[in-house]
Amino acid sequence: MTETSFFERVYEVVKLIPEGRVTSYGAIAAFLGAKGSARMVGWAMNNASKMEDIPAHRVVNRNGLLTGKHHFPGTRVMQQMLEAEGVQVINDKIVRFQDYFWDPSVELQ
DNA sequence: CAAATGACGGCAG
DNA sequence: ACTGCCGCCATTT
Repeated sequence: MTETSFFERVYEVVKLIPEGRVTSYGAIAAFLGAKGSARMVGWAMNNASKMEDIPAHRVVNRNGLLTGKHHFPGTRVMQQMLEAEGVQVINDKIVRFQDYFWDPSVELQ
């Protein structure tokens, strides 16, 4: 299993997401250089789902919607985790998403 | 090599 | 504002 690829790169970025912050698949993809491969980021997260060190709950789509919550053990786990970090979530959507948005290409530079 | 999949993104209606 | 379709890139079958 040579998963040593783009996924590993995604893990690094996701693990660097500060607590109480969120980012989008496209932002991560763009930071990795694969701008447009947002789907790949999601795929990476699918693999990362079995990783404990990957706060996938901090990664949402560009709408700030918890699209990936369906992949969690419980559909409410993701929301509870975010709320526990100070991110308010209503109707599976992050409140003030853009305010919590953490852009790796900007924060990490 | 070709087709299908995927936790997306952008644009058109 | 909401819904639907196409496009992108990488991985899998």
